[in-house]
Amino acid sequence: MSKGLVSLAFKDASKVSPLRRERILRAADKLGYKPNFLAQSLATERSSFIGILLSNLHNPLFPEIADAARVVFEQAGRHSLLTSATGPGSTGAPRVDQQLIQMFQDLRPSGVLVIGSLAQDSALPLDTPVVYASSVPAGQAGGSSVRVHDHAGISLAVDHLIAQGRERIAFVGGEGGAVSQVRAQAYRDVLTGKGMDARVYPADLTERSGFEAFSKAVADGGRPDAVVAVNDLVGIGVQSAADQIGLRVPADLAVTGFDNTFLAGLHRISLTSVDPQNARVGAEAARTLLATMGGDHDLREELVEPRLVVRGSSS
Amino acid sequence: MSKGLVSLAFKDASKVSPLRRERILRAADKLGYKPNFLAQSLATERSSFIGILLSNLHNPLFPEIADAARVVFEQAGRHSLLTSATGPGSTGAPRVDQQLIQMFQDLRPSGVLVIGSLAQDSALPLDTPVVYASSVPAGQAGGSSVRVHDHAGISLAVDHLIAQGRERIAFVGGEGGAVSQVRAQAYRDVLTGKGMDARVYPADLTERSGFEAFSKAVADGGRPDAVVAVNDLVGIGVQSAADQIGLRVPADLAVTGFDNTFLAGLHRISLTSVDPQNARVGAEAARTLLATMGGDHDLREELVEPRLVVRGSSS
DNA sequence: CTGAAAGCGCTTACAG
DNA sequence: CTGAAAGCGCTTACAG
Repeated sequence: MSKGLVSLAFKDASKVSPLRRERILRAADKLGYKPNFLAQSLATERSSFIGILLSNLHNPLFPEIADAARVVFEQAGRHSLLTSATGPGSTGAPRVDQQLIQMFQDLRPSGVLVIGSLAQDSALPLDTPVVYASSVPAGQAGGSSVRVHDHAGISLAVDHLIAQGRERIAFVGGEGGAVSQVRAQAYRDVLTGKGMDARVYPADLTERSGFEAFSKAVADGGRPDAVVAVNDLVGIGVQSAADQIGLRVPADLAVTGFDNTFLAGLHRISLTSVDPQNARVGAEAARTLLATMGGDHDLREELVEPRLVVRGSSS
Repeated sequence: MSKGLVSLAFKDASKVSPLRRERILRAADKLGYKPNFLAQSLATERSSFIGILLSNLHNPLFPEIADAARVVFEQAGRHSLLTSATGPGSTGAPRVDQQLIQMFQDLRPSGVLVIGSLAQDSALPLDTPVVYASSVPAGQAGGSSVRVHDHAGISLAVDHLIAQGRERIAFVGGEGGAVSQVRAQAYRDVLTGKGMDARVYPADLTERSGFEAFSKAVADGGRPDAVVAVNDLVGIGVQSAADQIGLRVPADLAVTGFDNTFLAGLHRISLTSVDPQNARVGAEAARTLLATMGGDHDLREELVEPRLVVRGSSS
């Protein structure tokens, strides 16, 4: 049979008689033939897979989102290739591996889902549909985004702490990426709106940073009775620092995290956390990307309503 | 300038005069030209990057190994592309996404580093050098492996527990992969060797499984005074179950984990853990892969000596 | 050094 | 349906 026919049998069933198609596929199976992905991409200018770019591998939040997204892609009959955008040695604020991005681009995915904040300077392929999940798209980058409503999440945490009778509610975070900044600002807005004093102790998104920031805060005379942490890891760091200083959680200090990763649910940690509904963010981002790939070029910004999961660290 | 020359300028500096090479590279930079990765792979039958296949994204152990390996690759001037071998929906025992493996194969990496245990049935490219890190290579697969000396690690844990005066040392684990089985067997050998009773409570590699296995063990009348857990996640699950039952850790129950992930070091967790020296495993595996790619076809099995990191869960 | 040529493994018209 | 042809963006000899 002709080379062309075989190719058609694999791609476009409608152009090949069912009989032939059946025979071709069976023969291919027997011979172990599969169309070469590389050659296919090169010939079509655009390959059929969807690229998933994780901000980094060290935050348990991202795989949760990725898994939800991949399920949607799979249901739509799309394969996805996931990789981490950050190279080795980079902890904390993700530094993008440009070589890897280039390679990823050359693979010509039909769409790219970015999960988590990348560094500002990272050049993403402009000719490919991009959707940002759980991250704020950088200025020039034209892509829709799906993420939790950070302001609403911070509000939930603060309202909860106030309901618990807390009066000196500090924030730990603000560095290490756009999301961190947004949450710090939301905290300031919420507290100012209530006529309360806002107090931000700078930290990035790591446990260590949370530990150090809170230790230093107390050493410098800070006496918060509650901390809203920028994420779970930082919240855990704050908890640990409190333990070490001798502050009882939650009696002396209430702590809330953000992301509701599995860490927050560990019995020993039991960290109250804002649940960004990762599964929903991932699935919604995937659907948005599929729509964009389908020709819908409206730039959307979907903010998923968070929920608060109350645990032992705050009540 | 000729197409051929440009190609040479990028690949093989020695065949192009320094002057021309310099000019070509500068011009390429100005025009934003980069050799297309896809076309390059297709033309050379073998592309220059190294593939890294993570067993899954839900175990913090693997990124630690991967980071160490990537540093070595980078120092050797090799790019690496990392991805997860498991598709969505698969938790616990990893189920390999064969489509993805196929795609990965088509990319024709010059070598593949597998990190963590893949399911037995996963077909890896046989014509590519493969090294297994932190996993036991499947029967037919011809590849070197670098992993922790599990028997030595279990010994360290058991000896430590005995030194603490423990007498009824149980093991939680044994399911969910080859490594788990190996550790369970090592436990049996060590205890039998000392004339002690071995008692294995089956669990896979997740926290939930550890929690359930230990809860059930106690409900069924088990009264261990120490648990050697197959990994940190399971150890944390056992700790949580003990907390919930009302057993004090470490007074009533000592617990050890395995892998020494960052989880074990969290202040609130403080889990004694066998440190497999992930950075060393990753770096050594990377070096072994580079050697294999360089033509050294001896099948090696390197077992890295573990260390025990003692924390609050056992003393 | 140049220029033309063949090939990597496909896809995509196109004449028969 | 077949067969031949061109092209995707490179690499790799090879004659000049």
